[in-house]
Amino acid sequence: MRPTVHDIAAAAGVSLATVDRVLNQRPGVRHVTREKVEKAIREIGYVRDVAAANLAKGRTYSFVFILPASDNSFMHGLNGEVRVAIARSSVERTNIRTIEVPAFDPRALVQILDELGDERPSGIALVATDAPEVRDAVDRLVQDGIPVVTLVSDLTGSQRHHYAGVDNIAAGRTAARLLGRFLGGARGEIAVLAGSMLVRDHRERLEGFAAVMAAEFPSLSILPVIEGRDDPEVAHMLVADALSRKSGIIGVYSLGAGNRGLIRALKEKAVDRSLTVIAHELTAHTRAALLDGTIDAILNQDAGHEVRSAIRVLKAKADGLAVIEAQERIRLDIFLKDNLP
Amino acid sequence: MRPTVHDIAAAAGVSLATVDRVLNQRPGVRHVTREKVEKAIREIGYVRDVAAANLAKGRTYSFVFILPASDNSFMHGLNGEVRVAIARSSVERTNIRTIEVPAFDPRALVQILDELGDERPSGIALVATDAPEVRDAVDRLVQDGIPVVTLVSDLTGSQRHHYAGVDNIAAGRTAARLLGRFLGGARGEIAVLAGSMLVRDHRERLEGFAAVMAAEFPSLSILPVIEGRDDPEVAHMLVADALSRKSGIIGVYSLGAGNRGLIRALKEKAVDRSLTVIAHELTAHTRAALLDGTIDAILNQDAGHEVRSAIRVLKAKADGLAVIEAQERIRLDIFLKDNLP
DNA sequence: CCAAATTTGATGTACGTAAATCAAAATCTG
DNA sequence: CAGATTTTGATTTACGTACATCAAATTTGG
Repeated sequence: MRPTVHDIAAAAGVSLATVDRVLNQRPGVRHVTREKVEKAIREIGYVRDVAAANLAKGRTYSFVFILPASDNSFMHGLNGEVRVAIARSSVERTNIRTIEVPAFDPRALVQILDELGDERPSGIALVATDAPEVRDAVDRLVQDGIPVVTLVSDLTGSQRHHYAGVDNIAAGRTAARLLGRFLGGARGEIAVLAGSMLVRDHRERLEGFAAVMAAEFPSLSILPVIEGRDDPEVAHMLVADALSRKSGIIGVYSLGAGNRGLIRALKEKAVDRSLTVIAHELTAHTRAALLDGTIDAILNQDAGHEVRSAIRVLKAKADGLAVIEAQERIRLDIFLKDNLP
Repeated sequence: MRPTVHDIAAAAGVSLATVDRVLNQRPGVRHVTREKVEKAIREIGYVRDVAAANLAKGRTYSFVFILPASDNSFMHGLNGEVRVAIARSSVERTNIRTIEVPAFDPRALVQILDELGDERPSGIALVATDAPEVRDAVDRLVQDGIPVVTLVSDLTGSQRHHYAGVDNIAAGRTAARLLGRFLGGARGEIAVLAGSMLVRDHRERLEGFAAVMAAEFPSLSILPVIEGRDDPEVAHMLVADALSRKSGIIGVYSLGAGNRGLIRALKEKAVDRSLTVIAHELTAHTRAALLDGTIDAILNQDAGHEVRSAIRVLKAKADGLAVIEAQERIRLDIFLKDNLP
């Protein structure tokens, strides 16, 4: 049987009330007594029954998800997953709400974060814009004792408790190796389509991609990055243009969102050429393109996993519990046409 | 605020005792009254507070994991993950125990299952040996109302509630495409190393592999399957022999466990040749081989995820709750040297 | 050493559900 | 319609923890 507060009291030779004072850091306990109780807790291996505690407290966790107001497929999906979590939230004693902030706008983000500092929710998850003032705002929250996790995009050097997202450098490296191996030693040029180099995940993916390309596939040269702003129209125009001008292109790496334009350009311009294409984010469009052979591989992060992981971690932090690291690691999914979910 | 049993009572105009009788399917409630209560439950959207219920019941889930007594790295890892879960089990109100059965021995497995039928644990997870008598034994348990999930290896046509493992046909197909693309149109022979064709996962992987190879990479021919019995020594001997005899081998697919022998053979015999190698299961050995270039890609199923998923599903089934399908899908991990965890 | 302050104990209620008991009411049987 | 039977209500205790209150014991300061 699992030890209870009564067992602590008996073991430490004190009353239940004193145990309670120690457990919940209430005042009015002499130092020696406190230590006696803490020793007993350690010795009998007591672990608070979180379910019973939450029941007694009538606690509901209030979590806030701060998401950028960009309307690409991935962010839509992420938004949807948060809504799914909200639908389930009454059952899980959580109260989740979302706040939309303009994308790539550090000041707006900082303002929201500062406001939340007063409100003191049980936890905050945010898609971080990587800027020093955002880092400072997050650090203030953490210092205030509010659990904070970054979602999808991390925050350099901040004290956030956890990052629920993939390793984007590794993602870029993986894309490079897949592309390089698929091209099997051929010589040619690689077009890279990004959303914006101002976004940290995109920068990191490119960094990893370029590193492996340079080191291991010297016969392939990377063309200057095309910034499509995650906008299908812009991407379509720029990619179509590049394909017309450069006949040496034999591969494409699309590391951002807004692949709809890319796919359209590929279908128009590359029917005659055999391009090898690696793209990020599994959506209805990229899935179809993978199946019909326009895209050769898709790298993906599972938004549902990221959201659920963020919630689990926030809960654990709010309860002062440890997280299972291996469980919370967000994996990079590699999809070929054969292993689509 | 979330509705409680009191709210049901008020809404249905009955007493708490009657609500309890309906909720916990106790006898002594007239049909019309029962329906009245059930209607109220639906209308106010009541969901039982599982935490409070378990607290009141003093319930601990007793789960049994039936694992084969084979000593390859993967099964070791699986065993370890179950032990990790056991270590955490007191905190989660679960009582998990493992039973080892001889591998590939349907009768032994059936005997254990029948014994468990009398004992009536809260749930059973088993690495299934795919045989009709095992299926029948599982179906008996399911009919008896005991939650059953298959782990790693599924059971054809059975009524098990869930399968916590990867889609092995898709895994084989993925391996074929990776190998085919990595070889980039070259012509040659592919050696396939399996554990035993008596194991369902191995058969399925081969099936998927052969299908894609035949359909999409006709320049590659698959040699007769080498059965290494998941034993490093046997595998080493057989692979070394094959490599000596067949000079046309340009690729290897190792779909079973026991890769230690394979790797040794590759290092001895293939220093001069450039083989493309795809293997299953990430272990210390395969990881090292991937990093030093002996292996080109590793397909993996995360044993920790499988075990945790099995437990979550068993719990949900024991409580009569729905599972989050997307969360419980076990993904096929593809590791290149760049995205190792 | 006494009064004041601090520490500790004893006790009760609450959270939402399960489970049991006993009495009261409704329904059925002959 | 009486009596047996079934159904329903009312009430209590319990699970493990949180939190509050009041009294008792202990320590501290002057």
